[in-house]
Amino acid sequence: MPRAGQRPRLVDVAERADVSLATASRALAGRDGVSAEVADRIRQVARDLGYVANPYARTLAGGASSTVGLIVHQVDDPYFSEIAGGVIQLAAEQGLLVQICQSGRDPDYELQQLRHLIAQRVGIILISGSGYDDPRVEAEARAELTAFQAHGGRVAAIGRHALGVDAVLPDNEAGGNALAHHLIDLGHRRITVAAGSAGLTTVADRLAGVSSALRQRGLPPTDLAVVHGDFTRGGGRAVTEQILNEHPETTAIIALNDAMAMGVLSTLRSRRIPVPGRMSVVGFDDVSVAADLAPSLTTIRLPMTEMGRTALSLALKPRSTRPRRRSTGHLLVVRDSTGPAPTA
Amino acid sequence: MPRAGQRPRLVDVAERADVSLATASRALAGRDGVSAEVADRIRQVARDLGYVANPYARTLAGGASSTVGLIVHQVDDPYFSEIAGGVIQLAAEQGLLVQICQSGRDPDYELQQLRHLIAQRVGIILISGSGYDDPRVEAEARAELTAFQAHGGRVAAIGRHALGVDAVLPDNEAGGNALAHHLIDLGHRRITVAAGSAGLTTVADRLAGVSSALRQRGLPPTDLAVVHGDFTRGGGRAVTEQILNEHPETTAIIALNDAMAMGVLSTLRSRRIPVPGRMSVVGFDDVSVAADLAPSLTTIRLPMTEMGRTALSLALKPRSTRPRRRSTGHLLVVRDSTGPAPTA
DNA sequence: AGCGCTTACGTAAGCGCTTACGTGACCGGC
DNA sequence: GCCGGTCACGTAAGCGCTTACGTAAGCGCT
Repeated sequence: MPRAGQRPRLVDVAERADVSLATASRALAGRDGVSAEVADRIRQVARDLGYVANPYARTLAGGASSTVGLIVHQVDDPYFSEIAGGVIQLAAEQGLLVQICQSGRDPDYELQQLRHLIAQRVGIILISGSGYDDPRVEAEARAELTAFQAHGGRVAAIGRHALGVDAVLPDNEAGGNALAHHLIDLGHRRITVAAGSAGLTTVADRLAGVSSALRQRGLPPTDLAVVHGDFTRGGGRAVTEQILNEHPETTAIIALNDAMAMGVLSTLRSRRIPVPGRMSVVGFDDVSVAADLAPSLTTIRLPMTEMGRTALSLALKPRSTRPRRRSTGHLLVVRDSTGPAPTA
Repeated sequence: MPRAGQRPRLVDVAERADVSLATASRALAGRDGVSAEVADRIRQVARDLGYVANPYARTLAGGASSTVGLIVHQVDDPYFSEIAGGVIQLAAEQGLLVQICQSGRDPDYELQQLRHLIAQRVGIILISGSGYDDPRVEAEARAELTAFQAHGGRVAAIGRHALGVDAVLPDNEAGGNALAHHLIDLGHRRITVAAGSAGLTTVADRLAGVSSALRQRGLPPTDLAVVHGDFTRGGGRAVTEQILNEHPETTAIIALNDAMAMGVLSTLRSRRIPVPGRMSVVGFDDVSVAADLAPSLTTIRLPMTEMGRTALSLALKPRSTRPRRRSTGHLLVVRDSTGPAPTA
């Protein structure tokens, strides 16, 4: 008999269906060893009572935790929030709940968050955060994750490899390559890359793609300059100042993500430097505002929502042996921020 | 003795500190009834062992759940992601974890998410989602929340009242009022409001502020037109088409949130209508990209991160009797999207 | 000295679930 | 007709905590 004003428990269902606790549990879990007839009755009663299993009890008793932990740099960065959107979508479809953490781009803090999630016994962890510049931190994270997996935890990374876990990765190199080719086609010869922090595999890969494009076109490496900042709008602004000072011959800036590109555009606008008349700008990611900027941003489109979904589905499927990788498509989207190189 | 390869349990701590389970639990919970000396020893052992309480066991045994559920429309909408950022920040400081859900602007689905969170026994629920156009859905949500609170659940709403729970609210009416005054000052007389769906208290309040500004200035209500859409960029685009067709005399558009304003700007740009030369545009919220749009957007700044933090802190503090309200500041930020009304 | 009160701790009963194991009914095969 | 093997279900032992209650020691008081 359900206690007044309390949520029904499994015993309540069992009693009303006139079976034992064990049978009720089995029936609702869809395990076999219960006749179809009895199972139906139990499910019916559960529905009537509005029974929902207590996840804390369930997890304690050995069932798998039904929550997935997601670590991102910053939720209000569109790149991460679109990925998070995908994760949350699929999680909702699967009846999972998503615990979200921000690392604020601090590798140490990210490691701490990771430990916290593991300590909290979430079942699945998705990481879409920083590289760990510090090899010590990187190694610790790796060790933590290995142990976690050894105890049945599921992990996947988004947009980064090098952690020894399943990962979904855009083809960063091809994307960088496509951007560079686009600019070279437009006649640009002095290209400067506004890169994120050097520790990110993402940065290294996108950069490699850019460099190889120059090589493929037989251009001297001196045509390319690289300035490091961080992957934020503020970073983009700072880097732009630096570029204008140190590489005044630049006619095109490749920002390695859209956030930086926005910072670049904003600084160029306040300096009254025409885009793309005097300077072309490209980004990477195609966050949804990219099309609404002025000028609208030429960039590489990444299926971010899809990436989030894929990462979760990867973590959901039991992993066989070595880490798997899933790559995603990408697409050069040409908009108004790029144009022919100014004729000298 | 901790089992090999397993996380330490409370018994492990208790044994090593040579006390009983109960004492260890009390000491770590900071409850009294433990001598300072013993408590210190226990805390020391816990630290040495890297002990972290199992949250499932703790919650099951009657401790409060340490997770807060957050319902938003869409995580990749900057308004919501900035609020979420604030919630997550404070939650992290308090050692709480945040479960995030998207309702996708569907009241029925939002109600379902709400039920799901309650069934999952989260301790705290923060709602930053839709109004419930349908009175039935609204009533059900209200009932659900009342019952939840009766069992010790904590709830707060962000940006909406009418649910019978604590709420943090910007002064929407004053904000709408300020926007309208700004435009009237610039000489605009034919103003059209691009409103969100009529069911939102936010929409009603902001709209009321606009109307009252006209009244305060002695302008006829016919100077104001209102077109309803939804609070998205796409909604802003659609509404703009409608405005250009049905209210061609309009010289200024008040979008009731920034997302719509972005849609408005984008449509005006593709129609080659100069902003602010031929049409002034204002938004509401001041999401972080608002400053980077072209033209940069005149809007009302809301402390979204702060709103998220405040909502959580409100839910954290035990509620006395009737629902509390916390209002937040707001600020008219004048940028480049507004200018003098074109002279006829 | 005897009383009651407080303090500091231990004992043990759950919280609501999962699951290893036990048991009786029923089956076919010899 | 007896035996081993399924099948369908029940019994009960936890999972790792919190907490009501019990208890022994120590205190001040009359």
